[in-house]
Amino acid sequence: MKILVADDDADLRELIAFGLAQAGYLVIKAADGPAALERFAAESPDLVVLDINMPGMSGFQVCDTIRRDSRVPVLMLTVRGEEEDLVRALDLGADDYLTKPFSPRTLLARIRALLRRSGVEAGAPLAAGRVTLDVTEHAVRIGTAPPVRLTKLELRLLQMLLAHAGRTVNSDHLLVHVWGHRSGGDRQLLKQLVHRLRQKIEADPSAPSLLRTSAAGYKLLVD
Amino acid sequence: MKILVADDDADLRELIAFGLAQAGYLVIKAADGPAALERFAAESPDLVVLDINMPGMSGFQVCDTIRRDSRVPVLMLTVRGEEEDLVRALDLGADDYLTKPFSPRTLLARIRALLRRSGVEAGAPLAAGRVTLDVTEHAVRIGTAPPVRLTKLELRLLQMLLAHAGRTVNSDHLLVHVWGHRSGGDRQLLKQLVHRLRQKIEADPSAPSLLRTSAAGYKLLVD
DNA sequence: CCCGTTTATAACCTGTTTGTCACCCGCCGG
DNA sequence: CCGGCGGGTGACAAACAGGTTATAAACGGG
Repeated sequence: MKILVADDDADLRELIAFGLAQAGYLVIKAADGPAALERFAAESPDLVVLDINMPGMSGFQVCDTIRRDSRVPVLMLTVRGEEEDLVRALDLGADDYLTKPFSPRTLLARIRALLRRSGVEAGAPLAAGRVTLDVTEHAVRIGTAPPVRLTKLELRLLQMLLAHAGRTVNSDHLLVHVWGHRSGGDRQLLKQLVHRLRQKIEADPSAPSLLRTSAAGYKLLVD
Repeated sequence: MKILVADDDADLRELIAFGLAQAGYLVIKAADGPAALERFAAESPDLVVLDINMPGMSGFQVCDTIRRDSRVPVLMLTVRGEEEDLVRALDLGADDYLTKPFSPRTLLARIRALLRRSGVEAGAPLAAGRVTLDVTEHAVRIGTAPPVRLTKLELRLLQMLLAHAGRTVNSDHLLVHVWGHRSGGDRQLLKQLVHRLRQKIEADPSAPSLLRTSAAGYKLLVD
């Protein structure tokens, strides 16, 4: 389950992202409106959390633009007391709102409710085949082997592969998901990251049995 | 997946075509209404992008004519503010519309949504006769034989032939689709590529039964 | 501020893919 | 009969992509 969080306040953004990741969601972050739209197009998240106050392009505009393409649930973040903001947000097709400050617990509850309402809810798949990913611990377990700690980037890579277990994930998609920016040339980073991840999860890293190179990308074998 | 783009503005047409080609679609272009209908009949695209403002024969007429024969998804391009245009377009059976100016990204998102809605969505392997192409895996399967891996260029060549299965595809079209640039002279590349592809998919490469040479180009036999 | 960890950059090696060349053959017109 | 043309074939080199190792830069917790 992928959730896009767009907020220009880095602290708040990270707080939200952390909370959602804890809860087992795959989180995509954006610091401003254009970035949000870009990540939205690239990732097709299942839900969007959108701050109204963003420099440059407001949450309203982002919401409006998203609504032209998609019926994805949108949850807006507002400051208390801006009544007309709420009205406008809901007019533009937002599905719910939350006034700051709010507790992570509340946010989570609202998100669950939204996902349930939109019928997308389905226990976050943290496992496929012999691979079990514990997002809160940044750890992965292969079969019954003891858990291995993963770094942030390794986790994101594995999360993406796990979300598409059994299918090939295009290198460009992986690049965008793990690093966000970087359009073209940076295959080298992915190469390294895959290498490091293989060292951690493969029984024999030189003959990968789980994380396979395939066509134009990589895939996680599940059978 | 074939998409017909009809727009009299050459710049916009090429921009759209480029974006779609990048996204892996096979693009057919038309500069006016009659050409659009002609290409539509000849190519049976999976989706049509239609500009309303075209000299001679308007997008409305084209849409109307197409709708007599086909339920293919149609996306209309309008200029902002022409409210009644929209109504008319949707009346005539267009499935979605987009007001200019729009970003290539938005167009792509809409097209994906339309294809998904119409149940044609990619991911479904491209197939004709005994040939089944799995684009994400870069693999082709002939009848029940085990899948064969294809290189990037082989894949593009086969994609083009498969999209026009049974009909001859002009060498120049193949050159443009596979390599993009390159003026006429480079037949040698195509010759080689065909040769390599035959080694992979023909039972007897020296007596091709699938990928046949035919006047001015190549074709894929399906029956 | 320091130290260990994580991430980025670079270089090298390998096998694969692609571009190029030379040459073959069958066909056709002179 | 001959020579040119177009497609098919095999060989080879350049370019490329992925794997590996080493090292530098950035980060983050104490």
